Amino acid sequence: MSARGGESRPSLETVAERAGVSRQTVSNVLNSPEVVRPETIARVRAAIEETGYRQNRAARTLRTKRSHLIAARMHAPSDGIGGAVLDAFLHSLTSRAELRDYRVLLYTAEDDAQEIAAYDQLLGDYDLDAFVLTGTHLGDARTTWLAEHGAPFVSFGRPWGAEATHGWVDVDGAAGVYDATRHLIRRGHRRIGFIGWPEGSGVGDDRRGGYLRACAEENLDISGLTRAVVDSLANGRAAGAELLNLAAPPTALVCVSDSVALGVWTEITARGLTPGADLAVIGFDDTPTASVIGLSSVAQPVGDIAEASLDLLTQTLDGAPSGAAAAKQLLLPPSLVVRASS
Amino acid sequence: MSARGGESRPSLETVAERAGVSRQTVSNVLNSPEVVRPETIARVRAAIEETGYRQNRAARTLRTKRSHLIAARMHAPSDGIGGAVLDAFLHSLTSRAELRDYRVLLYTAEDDAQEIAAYDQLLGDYDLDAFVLTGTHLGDARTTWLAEHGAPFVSFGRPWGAEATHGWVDVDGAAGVYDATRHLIRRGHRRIGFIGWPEGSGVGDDRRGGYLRACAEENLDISGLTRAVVDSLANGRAAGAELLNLAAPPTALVCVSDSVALGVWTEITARGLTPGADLAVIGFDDTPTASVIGLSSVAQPVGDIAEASLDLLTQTLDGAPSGAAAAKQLLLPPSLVVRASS
DNA sequence: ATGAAAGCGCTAACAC
DNA sequence: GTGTTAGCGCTTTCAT
Repeated sequence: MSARGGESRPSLETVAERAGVSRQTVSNVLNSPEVVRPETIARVRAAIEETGYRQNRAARTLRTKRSHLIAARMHAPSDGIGGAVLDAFLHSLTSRAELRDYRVLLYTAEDDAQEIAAYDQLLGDYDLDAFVLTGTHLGDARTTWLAEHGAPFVSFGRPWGAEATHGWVDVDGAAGVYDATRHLIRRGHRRIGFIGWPEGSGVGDDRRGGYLRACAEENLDISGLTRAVVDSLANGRAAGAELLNLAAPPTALVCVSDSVALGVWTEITARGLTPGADLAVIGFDDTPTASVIGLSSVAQPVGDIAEASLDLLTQTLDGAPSGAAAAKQLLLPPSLVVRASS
Repeated sequence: MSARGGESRPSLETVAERAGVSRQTVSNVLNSPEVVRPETIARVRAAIEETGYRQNRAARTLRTKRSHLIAARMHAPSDGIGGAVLDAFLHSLTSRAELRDYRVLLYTAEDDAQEIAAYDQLLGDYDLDAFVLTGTHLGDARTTWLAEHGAPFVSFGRPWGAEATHGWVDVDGAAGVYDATRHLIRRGHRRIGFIGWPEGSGVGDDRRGGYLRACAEENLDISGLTRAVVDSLANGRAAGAELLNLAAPPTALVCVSDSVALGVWTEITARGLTPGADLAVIGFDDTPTASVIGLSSVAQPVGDIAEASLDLLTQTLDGAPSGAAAAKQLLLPPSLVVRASS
């Protein structure tokens, strides 16, 4: 009959009465069981079960100043294929946070300034426990703001160029591309090209570094075999066409992203050639599209990134009170997923 | 110096003192300004500004039993391209909810049973205000559960086959495919094929209906020109190949999804043909990939869907106390995005 | 190891 | 129109 649910929800009081203890003992069983006699614990647990008692989050938050809420940004669907990794990361973060009794609250922002405004509101209104940043870049105003305001946070992505004063988790892009290149070398390729992003982006330069190192180790001649384009399928296709048109074209191509690799793929098939057989191609990010069409790609371990981010966060939240205190950094290895294209 | 922020946060009390009114009057200014004298309002507003006062959500929730939180499911990254629409919807939902002073809380689930368990927890622990369901299907246990528990909710998607007892918003897939087909007819095509999903899925049958209607109106002969496949790029490609191999192949193809359309696209380019010039193709969902490669596609108005969902929700939340009372249904028209492929 | 008292910050109900 | 009283459900002292 009542608007919500039917029976009214039991409170701590109800459970306490039923178990024949004080309200406080019930709270202790929930929050510091080690301080209660095992026998009492059992009795209280039974009473909780029988009454169907649920803790009220709002009351708890009001008292403890901890909301058990983590904020993450929902990115606008990007033009390219790129958003897929962030979506996968967000999914992992959500499901793993649930296991630790944390929840993910979403916010949106179109630029850093808006994002900082969102932090301010979230922190002020909702007592948010922590923030997870994505897409860090050089001179990131967000990290500075959060640090100044003493808000705990981690970033998925290194603070490129800046000193690492906060906790972050990132993927070793160089290692991923290095592995991809070595894989091609092992398959007998000697003329291996690379299509990257224009210099200046931390992520892009990092990945290119892995390619250069692998080639240098084997003394491969890569002159004329590298290109740099702004990330997009069209640009990738154009760069791929250029390389294919060379007098001595490469036999294999490592790409900085799946967008670029898919562009190359498009060009190859448009010429009636077969990726893998006629020209090996490897992308980066292991997007759904890559898996569907059989494009080899370097996969970021999103699950591990999410887990590590939460480790850092809870470590800060439950440990040292000051956010900067427990700053730690973590570089995770990606893994090459070999498919028909290589 | 302090762990969090620096100065301690002002409470209602502080503002009240500063404005020379009671605590309650400040609350009234915030929640029912129409009941306070304009002059007082101004004074209180000024005091709020000066003190930098922020409402505490937890206290408010504790008192009002309203969290201003809406739950939405974060979907696992799908194998195909399909997740893109839901991601875009979630983004719209988040940004538009913010404007109404609501926030989106994420949860994950792998099936309906898990999702119901999540509802139970969310409702019990967090006083969630409402739920937004996606991907409704025949005999959906989730809507039943929510209705039984008196939890307000809307679904993006019709309750296929069942009676509409709850609020929902959906896209008129039939109209979208009808438009796409008419567009092709207007361009002079007479042999228009369709690749859909196997019969039995509400969404798929709905879309096919639009194609059939458009063709019937023009008395087009479509015998042998339709296929039904489980959604995937590979299946789409295979079906496309079959149709292209016909003695009298179609000159245009409408596809039930972008996944299928991209499969057809792959087959066309692999044959050295050009989508649009040699065979017109239209997909459904207007995914990022479609926009990048120039595939015409039927776009779902995710922003409008999000807006309408929130309308229905807030109407229920602020209006009738019983969830079922204000049930309303809304069918929104999609729009055809014409690109090079048609 | 357990209980009693106090109060987190806010708003609903009523009195003025 | 504004102030007073009470209490949402919980956890943190502190006493026992």
